[in-house]
Amino acid sequence: VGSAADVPLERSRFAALAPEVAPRLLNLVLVHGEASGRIVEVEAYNGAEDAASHAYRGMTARNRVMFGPPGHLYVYFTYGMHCCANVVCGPEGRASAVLIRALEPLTGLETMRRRRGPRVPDRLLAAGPGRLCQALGIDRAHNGADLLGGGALRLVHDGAAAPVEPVTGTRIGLSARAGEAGALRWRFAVRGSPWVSRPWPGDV
DNA sequence: GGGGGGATTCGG
DNA sequence: CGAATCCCCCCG
Repeated sequence: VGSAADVPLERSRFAALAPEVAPRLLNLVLVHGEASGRIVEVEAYNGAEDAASHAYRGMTARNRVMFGPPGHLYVYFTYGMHCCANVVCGPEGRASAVLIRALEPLTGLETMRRRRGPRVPDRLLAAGPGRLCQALGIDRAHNGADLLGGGALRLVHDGAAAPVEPVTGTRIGLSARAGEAGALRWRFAVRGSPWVSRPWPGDV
């Protein structure tokens, strides 16, 4: 094993469903080439059980990666300009996934600044699901990539444990169509992290 | 083939 | 607060 932030992860770590896996992804490190960041905020999307999930109404051309084996990346394009990245989890066929919502930049900050723009403050380099994809250079070409295969795009462990008591909240950006799923507290973050996508309501 | 809507972001 | 700007997906 090389550098500290280069320890591979077991695929079984992602075998459970998203609401259980999501908080355990906090403090892991997402790497793409020279750029990397620590995961500080995530949301769980639970497939057929979850009206807010892209997979709620079954498999489509867009969401098929979510139905595949865990440990792969589901990338989707939205609002005509942004990509968002999810870690597929759960058993094959269950379409459970965890949206990565914010990273604390760790390495390759110059690269991130070049991609994000010269006037973007560091705090906003990767604070948001679209921003972090832009900062790390993740796009639709990475849909389906295996994060545990030792490639340039990978998820690794650097010794930092997941927080024992993450802060929780309701998921961001859901429309009224999500119904009661909007009340689920399936947003998780590292308590007190200044790198989250938006301030925490009440810091609960 | 048409149209409504989007797990967002930035600027005015 | 609204525009940007595609693409996806369901329906006819």
